Amino acid sequence: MATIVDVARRAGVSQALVSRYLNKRPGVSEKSRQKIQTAIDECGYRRNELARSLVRTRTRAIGVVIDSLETGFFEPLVNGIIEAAERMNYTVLFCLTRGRMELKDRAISYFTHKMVDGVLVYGSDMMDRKIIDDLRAQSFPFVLIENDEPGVPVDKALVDSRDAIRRMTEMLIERGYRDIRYIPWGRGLRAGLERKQGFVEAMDAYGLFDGERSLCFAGAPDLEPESADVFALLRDMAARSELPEAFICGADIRAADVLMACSRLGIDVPGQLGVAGFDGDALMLPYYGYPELTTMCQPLYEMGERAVEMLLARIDEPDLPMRTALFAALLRPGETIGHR
Amino acid sequence: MATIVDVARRAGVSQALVSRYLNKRPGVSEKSRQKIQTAIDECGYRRNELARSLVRTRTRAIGVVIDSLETGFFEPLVNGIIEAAERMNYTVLFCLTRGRMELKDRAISYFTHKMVDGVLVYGSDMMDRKIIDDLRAQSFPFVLIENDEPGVPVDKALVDSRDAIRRMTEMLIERGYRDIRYIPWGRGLRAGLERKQGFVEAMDAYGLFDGERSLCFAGAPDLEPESADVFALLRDMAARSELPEAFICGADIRAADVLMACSRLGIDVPGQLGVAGFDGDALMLPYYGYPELTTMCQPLYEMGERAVEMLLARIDEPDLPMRTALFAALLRPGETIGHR
DNA sequence: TTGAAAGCGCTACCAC
DNA sequence: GTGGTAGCGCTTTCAA
Repeated sequence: MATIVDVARRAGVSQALVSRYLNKRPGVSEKSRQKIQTAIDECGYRRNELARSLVRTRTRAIGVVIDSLETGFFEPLVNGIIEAAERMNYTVLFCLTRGRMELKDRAISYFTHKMVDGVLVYGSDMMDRKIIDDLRAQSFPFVLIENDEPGVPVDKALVDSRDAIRRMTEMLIERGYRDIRYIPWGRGLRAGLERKQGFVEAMDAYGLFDGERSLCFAGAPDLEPESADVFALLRDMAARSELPEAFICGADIRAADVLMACSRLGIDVPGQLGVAGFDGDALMLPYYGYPELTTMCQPLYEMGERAVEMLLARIDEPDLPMRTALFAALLRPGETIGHR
Repeated sequence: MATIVDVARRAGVSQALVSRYLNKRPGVSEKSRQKIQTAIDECGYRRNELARSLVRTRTRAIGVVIDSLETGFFEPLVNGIIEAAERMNYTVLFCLTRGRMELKDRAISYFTHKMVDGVLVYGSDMMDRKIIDDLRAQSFPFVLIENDEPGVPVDKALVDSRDAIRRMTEMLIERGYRDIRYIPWGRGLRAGLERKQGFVEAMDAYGLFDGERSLCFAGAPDLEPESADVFALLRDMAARSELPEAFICGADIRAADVLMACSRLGIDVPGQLGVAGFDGDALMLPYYGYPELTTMCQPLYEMGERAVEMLLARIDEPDLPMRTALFAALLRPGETIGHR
C-alpha cells in the first residue's frame, strides 16, 4: 500500500508538498502538480483517512444509532438525514441495535472512540438515560431524535405528540364524536406516555373523559397490545353491542389492527365507527383495499434534516447553548373519520 | 481529552505498561493494574481508536453498502450480518446509497480509506462493475451479496434463483398447471434475468413455453411493470376471458399485485387462478386478509451470516482462493397454488 | 514555492 | 515486570 512518502519520493518532492496538493491548498506550482499526480496514478496511492483523521481530529462522518430500519416508517427520516449530511459533505453510518443494550453500547462505543464526529440517537427508550449521561460526560457531540429526557440539557429533535393527539381528539369532538376510546402504544417509551396524555387532556377539557372506560387495555399496564388483542377487544365489544363511536390509536399499526378487525367483523368504517391513528406510517392501506387512515404525520424528513444541522453546529461549536427542535405533527385527513 | 500519556503520568508508570494493561496482555503486576485503573477513572480516559487502528492496521469494523433497508425483506439479512459479526466481535456499519452512484462512491470511498477492515456490497446492479473493479484493484477485502459478476473472481453469496424458479415452475406443472405466465421483476438487474430464464427453461423442458405469450410485459422491454400495470393486465385478460391458469412472478410484490387485482376483479385464488411469488418477502398478506403466498424464500439470514464469515476469512488471509456461496431458495407452500 | 521536522495517540519491539 | 522508543501515515507550522 503506497503512502504519501512513496508519492513524494516518486515525484521527487517533499511530503508536505504532496499533502498540500492533496488538500487542494494553494502554493503548489503547476510543474509540481503534474509530477505529483503522475506519481499518484503510477503507484495507485489512496490517502489513509485514519491517519488524516487522527491528526485533524475530524472524520467528516456522523453515526446514527437506531433499533431497526426495516419498515417504511423510517424512510423519510433516513432520507432527511442522508440528504442533509450530503449537503455538508458528511458520510452517514448507521448502527442497528435491535433493542439490545449490548449492541447499543457497542455502537456508541465504536462511534465515540473518535471514529465519527458526532452521533444521532433515535428513539425514546427510557433506558437510554445511561447512554445519554455517558455521552454528556465525555462531551461527545450528539443529538437525540424522538427522545425527551426532561431536565437534561441536550440537543434534541422531537414531535409534540401530546399536542398532536390533543388536536386529533378535538377534531373528532368537533365532528360530533363523544364516546371516543384510546388504544395505547409504546409502553415503556416516553412517547407512549405523552400520546396518551394528549388524549386524556383533550377529552377532559370537554368533560368527556370517562376514566378506564375511555382507555382501552388500561387494566393490563404491562401489556403492549397487539393485533390479536385489538381483534378480541372489538369482537367482544361488537358482541355486546357496546362499540364506541371512535377509536384514537397511539400508533398507525394499532389503527390498522382496528381496521382489519372491522373488516372481519363486518363493522363499517367510518359509518359505524371512526378510526384515527398516529405516525403517518406508510402502511399502504389503500393498496390492500382499505380506506386511507386519518392520522397525524410526524414530519420525519424535516426532523432528520434538522437533527443533522444541529449536530454539525454542535461539532463546530461545542459551547453552543443546547437546543430543542419541537415539530408539530400534521393532520393527514383520510377516510376513516366522518361526522356524527 | 486525556491520552495514554496522561494516564501513564498520573499512574506513575510508562505508556507501554498502560497499553499492555488496556489490551489485557499479561505482564502487568496487580499493583500496577490498580494504579492504572485508578488513573483511568480519575481522568475519564477513553482510548482513541483512530490511533489504535492506525498502528494496528485493523479497525474491527465492517461496512455494508446497500441501497435501502426500509422494508421487512431485509430484516433477516441484517440480522444474519449483525449476529455473525457480533460473534466475532466486529461492529457493522451500514451506508445507504439510495440508488445513487455518488452516494455509493462516497460510501465505498469512506470505507476503503481504511475506516473498516472490509465491506459487504449488496445488490445485483450491473453498474456495480466499476466499483468491483476498483475494490479489486486496491485488493480491499469485500464480499458481494446477490450479485454475480460472471467471470470476475470475487467472494460472493447468492441465491440460485434460476434453479429456484425452475423448481417452482416444475411444481406447478406437476400439479397440472399448463398455461402458466411469467410476470417479470428486476429489469437491469442480473437477478431479474436469471429468474426469467429459470421459468423459460422449465417450461421449455415440458414443451409448454409459448414465446411472448408465456412472458407478460415482454413487449415493453424497458418497463418495470408496477401495480397498475399488473392490474390492467388482469383486467383485460378477465374481460376477454383469457385468463391463464397461473402466474409465476419474479418477486413477491408483483404476486401481491396479482392478488390485489384478483380481489378487485372477483377472481378466485387459487380456484380460478394460481399465483406464485419469489423472495419470501414479509408482506403480511394474511394480516391484510389475503391468502398466504406460495413462494420461494431466499435464506437471507444464512446468506448474511455466510457473507460475514467469508469477509472475515478474507481479511485474515487475503490470498485465500475466491469462494462462491450458492444458496438454494426454499419453497414456502402457501394457499395460492392448488391443483388442476 | 518548497522542505524539514514536530507531532496526532497508540502499539510493539527490545532492553533492562 | 517494566520502560524507552521507533514507528503507523498524515497535517502543519516554520524556515528557507
